[in-house]
Amino acid sequence: MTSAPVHVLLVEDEPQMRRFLRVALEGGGYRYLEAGTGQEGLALAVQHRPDVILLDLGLPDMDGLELMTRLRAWSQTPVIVISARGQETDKIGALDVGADDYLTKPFGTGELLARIRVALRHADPGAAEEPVFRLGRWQVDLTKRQVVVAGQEVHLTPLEYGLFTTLIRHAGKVVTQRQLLKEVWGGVAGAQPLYLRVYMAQLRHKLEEDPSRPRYLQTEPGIGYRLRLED
Amino acid sequence: MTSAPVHVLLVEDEPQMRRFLRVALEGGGYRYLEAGTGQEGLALAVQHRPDVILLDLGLPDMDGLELMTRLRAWSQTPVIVISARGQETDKIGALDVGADDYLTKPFGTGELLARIRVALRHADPGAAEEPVFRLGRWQVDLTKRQVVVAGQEVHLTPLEYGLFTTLIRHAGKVVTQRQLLKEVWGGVAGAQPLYLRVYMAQLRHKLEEDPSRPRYLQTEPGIGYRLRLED
DNA sequence: AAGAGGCGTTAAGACGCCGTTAGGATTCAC
DNA sequence: GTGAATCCTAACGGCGTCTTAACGCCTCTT
Repeated sequence: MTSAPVHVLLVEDEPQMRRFLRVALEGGGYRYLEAGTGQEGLALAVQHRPDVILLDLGLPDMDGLELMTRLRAWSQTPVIVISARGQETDKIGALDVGADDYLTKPFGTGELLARIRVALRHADPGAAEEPVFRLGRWQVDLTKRQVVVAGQEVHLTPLEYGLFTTLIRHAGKVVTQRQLLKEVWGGVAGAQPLYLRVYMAQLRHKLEEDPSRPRYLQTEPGIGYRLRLED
Repeated sequence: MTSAPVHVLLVEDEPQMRRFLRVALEGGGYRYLEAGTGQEGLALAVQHRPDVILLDLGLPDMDGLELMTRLRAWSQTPVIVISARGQETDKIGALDVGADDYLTKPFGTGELLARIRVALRHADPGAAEEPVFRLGRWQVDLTKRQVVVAGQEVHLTPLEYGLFTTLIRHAGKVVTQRQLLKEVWGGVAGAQPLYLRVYMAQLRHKLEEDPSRPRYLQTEPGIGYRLRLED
């Protein structure tokens, strides 16, 4: 059983702390990403879908709690807060807006790594499912980022793939247009429902047998789209 | 929406600490159980299936880590360790044998309650079944936005679905016309009682066995409509 | 018994949303 | 600097959905 590398995103502005954690995390066998601002952190979370996020509350451009709220609007990725502020009200506030753990500086790398393991264990039920999604002639390997249709590999652009996997993650359920735009485009300002129509059309052409009569990629008029499961 | 009371099991030998936590937990709205030894703790966990377990590592009859191991052999109940030992190796050991959090004494009640809420949040996705509404031949999955009649999926337009789910939300009770127009049409100016007649007719055609003699979607003349529950 | 008001039914027109296509802008690699 | 891939944007035709009107039935009133 080989598992895909685990990605950790660090959102922290102090260079000293970043260096310290980079060493600790890479030493622990994790792939490492870093952001110095809240904006950058949100962008990287959208692009790379890390498995865990380490978040310093004291950011230059955005309140940590606001970042938590905006992240939780579309993502359930575990967040471990790292803060110099040890006040109880800070902890309660962060935990109640969706943080999964709260670590007060200074802390040891061993404890941090142990708490990351706990966070991954919690997220596991979602990830422990087969990393391969099968439906009809489709076969999607979410770790390899590979899509196979009727035995033939099909190339998807980043946005197409993002749209597709978002529907897969909510398989069977209707996903509203607003939610799709949020999860795929990451809350970018100019995101319009028009984008969805264009990329859904492209997806159907690449994946559906009869693109004009989609079997799985269905429209819910006025609401959004759904990946239909049963036949 | 009323939810079942949440049970918390405390495994702790110091009477003083027990008194302190009893007040904190009952004040927080939790049902409270306590055990003074590891043996008793395991027994109570089996009998009462608490939703969260608070575990002091320093027990008289059993090492805390051993208790963790024996508990995890059959139960995934969230465990928050409470300990006077703040050594990093203690924390790592406890977290790695299955604890979900580690709190070092002394701590505030607010933080404890917040961390209990986090633990409950983690346990939730597994326990949260899909909210499916069943009545006669009907089966409505409110998360999937899917309506099934006699095993056959039926497509509803946004207004039809809105009207139907509004009646479901007030199942059994009469919903006035004014209230329906408000909840479904969202305070649009031109909303008329005529709309209700049209869409109720469409709903009955799509859902009722004999649309001219509705069994569930009943009219309350002069008042509004009601979704009848009993047969 | 006749009238009035409320309700169910149907159909047709208006409207908005969706699918589709294509061209230009942008980014990235070489 | 050039090329390819990808993304954004606009335009248009078609179709589903919503709105609206007309008519018949029923019930209650007087």
